[in-house]
Amino acid sequence: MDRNLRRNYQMDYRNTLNLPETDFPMRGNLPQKEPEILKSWEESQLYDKVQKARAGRPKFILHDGPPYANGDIHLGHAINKVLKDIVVKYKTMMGFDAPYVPGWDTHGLPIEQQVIKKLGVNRHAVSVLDFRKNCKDYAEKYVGIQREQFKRLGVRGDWEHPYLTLQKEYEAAQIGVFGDMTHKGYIYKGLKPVYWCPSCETALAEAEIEYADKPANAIYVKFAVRDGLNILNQENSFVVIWTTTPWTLPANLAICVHPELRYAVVTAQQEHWIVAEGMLDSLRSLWNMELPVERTFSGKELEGVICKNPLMDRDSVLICGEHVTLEAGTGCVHTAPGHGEDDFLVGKKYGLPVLCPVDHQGKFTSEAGVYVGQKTGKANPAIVEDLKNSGDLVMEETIEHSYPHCWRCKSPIIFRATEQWFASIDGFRQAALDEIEKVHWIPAWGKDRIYNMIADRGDWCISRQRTWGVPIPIFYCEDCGKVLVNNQTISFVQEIFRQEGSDAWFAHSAKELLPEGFTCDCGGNSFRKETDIMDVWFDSGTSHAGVLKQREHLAWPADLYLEGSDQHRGWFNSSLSTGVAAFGQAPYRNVLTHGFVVDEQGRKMSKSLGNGVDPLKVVQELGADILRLWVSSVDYKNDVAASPRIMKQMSEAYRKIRNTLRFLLSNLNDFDPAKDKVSYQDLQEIDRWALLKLSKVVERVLQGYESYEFHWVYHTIHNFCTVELSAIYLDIVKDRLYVEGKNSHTRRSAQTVLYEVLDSLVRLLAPVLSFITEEIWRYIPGDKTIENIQMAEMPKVNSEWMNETMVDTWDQILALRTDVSKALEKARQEKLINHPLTAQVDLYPTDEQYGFLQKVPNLAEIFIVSGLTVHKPEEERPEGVQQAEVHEGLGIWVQPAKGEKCERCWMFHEEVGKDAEHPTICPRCSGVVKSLNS
RNA sequence: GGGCCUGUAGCUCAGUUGGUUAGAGCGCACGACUGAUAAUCGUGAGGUCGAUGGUUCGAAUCCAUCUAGGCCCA
Repeated sequence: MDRNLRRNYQMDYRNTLNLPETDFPMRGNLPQKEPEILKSWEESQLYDKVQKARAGRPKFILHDGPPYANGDIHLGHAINKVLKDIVVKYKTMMGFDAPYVPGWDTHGLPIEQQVIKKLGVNRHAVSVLDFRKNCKDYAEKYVGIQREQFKRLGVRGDWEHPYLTLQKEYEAAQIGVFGDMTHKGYIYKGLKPVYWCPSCETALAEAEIEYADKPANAIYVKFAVRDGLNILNQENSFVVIWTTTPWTLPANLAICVHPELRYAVVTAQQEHWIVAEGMLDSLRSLWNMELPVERTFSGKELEGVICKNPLMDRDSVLICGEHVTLEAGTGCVHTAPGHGEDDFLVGKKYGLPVLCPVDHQGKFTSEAGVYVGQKTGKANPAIVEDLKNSGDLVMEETIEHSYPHCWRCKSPIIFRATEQWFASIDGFRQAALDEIEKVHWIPAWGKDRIYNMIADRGDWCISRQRTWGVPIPIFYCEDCGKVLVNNQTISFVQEIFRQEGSDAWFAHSAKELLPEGFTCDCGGNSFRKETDIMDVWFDSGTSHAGVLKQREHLAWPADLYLEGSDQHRGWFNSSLSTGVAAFGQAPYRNVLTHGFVVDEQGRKMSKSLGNGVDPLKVVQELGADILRLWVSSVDYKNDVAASPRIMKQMSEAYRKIRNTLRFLLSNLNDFDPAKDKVSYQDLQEIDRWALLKLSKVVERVLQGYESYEFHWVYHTIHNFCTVELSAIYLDIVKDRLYVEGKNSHTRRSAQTVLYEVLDSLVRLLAPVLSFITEEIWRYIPGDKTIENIQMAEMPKVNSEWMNETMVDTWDQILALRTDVSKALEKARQEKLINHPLTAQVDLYPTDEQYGFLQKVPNLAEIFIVSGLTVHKPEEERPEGVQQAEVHEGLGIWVQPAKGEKCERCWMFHEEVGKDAEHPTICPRCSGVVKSLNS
């Protein structure tokens, strides 16, 4: 035949096929497309629409843990918000009313520091209220920035009405919780050592400390044993301590030893000195003494021995502490609970008072006896001199060590116990522990983690000597000094805060903040306000009261808190404490935690390693759906790895999913489910198999969502797209879709499956791939009453499709397909064939295999070959038959297909050329073509 | 140093109560197609299951120690 003529025929026949067609683009172009979709959501007020659609349904409350309003979001924020979004969208699609109110933590030191940096030297020129206004502006600016960044990730929420810890109604609720706790007697005033700058006369936060090398006189001091408890019963026994801050000795109340270390009594200067055995070698050379060992004890045995403070007429008791080390000194640690963190904690355990004979200017008080009025720094030489004179000084040395300094005035700071407000954990510890048992922790070990924490934790210091926060709503009587706080004062302050916010505390006098005519029991009517503010953990820890209890459409307790695992000590802990203390119950039913983002080597992300992944960049370059797919793909209960390579992998998986969905769409452009759907009974066997596989996917994916195992969702769907759909079903069914008549039953059958698959997959994917599914939803044929997929419902497992009896048969058929495909590959390498349709396959089965093969029709269709013949077991196998790999004993013979290639369906057929009207196509195609013309 | 957790192919994950040659997908290599085409299909090569020791007839799976890493404390 003439070449041109052939081409004409070919072109003509191409037009008689039902080739796939769709406007849905193959490439996502997400960085451009996603903002358009976001805009449409915003304009149509999707959040409100969804909430309206679910009004009256059972609620599912995921309560947002507030990120700190400072800086751009990082990948940790992204993973957290996307996980929350997946949960909320899934629950919505399961029919729940699942509101999501995002929040921000807006008080605290980091913001103060940023503002101070900005104000520079003018910091002291502004009033407290001006300063707070600056802080507020700063926080709100970052709330705005982060809000846009979170929205860009596709997170659906009430972004117009977030909760901020600086909001008036929030602060008022917080005051209420504080009032409840006060009322129950959980709030008390105590002493606690803090960093203190004597020259600035202020407390400093950890972040305000700078370390610098500073020379110090380190001294070894003997403490005479007064009561040896029958252990140290010799006269002239001494415990020797070491300290670099002699001025803290007047405040010494104890000597701490490690319970498990060995301590030695050694002979020195006709006396008996006690030091750690492990320090003896270095002390011998340092002191230039022999120090022969008389006896040894464990630290534990020494517990309770009483010594005398060499400077004061006061006891110093031997206690045990795990913090004692042998890095320096004698292993016997001078302990002054008023001047050190460790000292304070260990002292607390032994019930020691928090003695602090130093005032706010760094001068000794009368409690320091003869040293009264001296500045701590200046007192050092005097103290050393006194010890020398009394013979209690073993040795003096000058060392260089790293010492904390004030960031502002650069002078060395001191540790000084000051009055602080505490929440007594003991008051409700058991109740909190009981509540922990009732909460469902995911993963389960979260329970052990928070349980141990609560069981071991000390009281909660809620005082901060700062400006940017919620004031502690307490008054003092100017006359008798009494602390004033009760239901009456709390409600009054609460109401003022509700109107004016916590600025009111600084804007008004004490008198204005108290009810008209308020008087103290002593008759006094002049009052002073507390100046401390609350720890920011108290702010965010009361969000359940400030948000869940305040907003009508929410509920208390929350169904779910979902944060990084660091929040066991943070927000989960503070929320539990305030919840139990104020309301007697945990504010959450379920707590889900995720791990941290690390690089491919499992190392944490850091600037110095340069291994950080910026979510904003990922979104800009690849799209939010890629980031979301990544979040869904990993097992977030562990730490999760992120890298450019991993993101690229997600892009490729995304493409596969997108193309599969696009292919489904493109073959449904003439399909109207209302008219064209074929009933299950009338489907072909392979169609039913596809629906069985789909049901299994639906089942597995729903299980994944339900148990918060989102990586099941990703892996199940991705595998389904690549294997069952792309490589098997879609490949096989193309012939029917393209070649058969548009309205033919067999084509409509395949389309029915395609439609069901598409419909289910789009719904299943919607919580994860929010953008693409929204886009596709608009392309799916059929009348849709639901405008956005996010308001649609999840598919249900169709029991009719769950035809388990097919499983074994089809596993075998597919294994056979693999065998045939391997044989085809070999023939292809031998240049016998190329495309499978150019092949004819002959099978030479065993008896058993023959029985099975006879039952399967359409094997040629399933293998996508032009001809397939199953021979009887007894038939002789021709030369060139290959042995199947999986099916032992099966012979597979691949030959070039007989006949000629049909120009329309590309299958080889011996009848091609016999029809005079259509000499280049096969009988099947000519039948279809003829029916088109008629 | 303490509490909690993790380590299976280059990557992301499966591996049911310990039981035959440890699986999947991606990526990679090679090939096919050009009617899913900046797509699609096929074949193939990749793992001392973090290390060591133990329990057991048998261990990726149980126990101990070590090691690498993560979160929170100290």
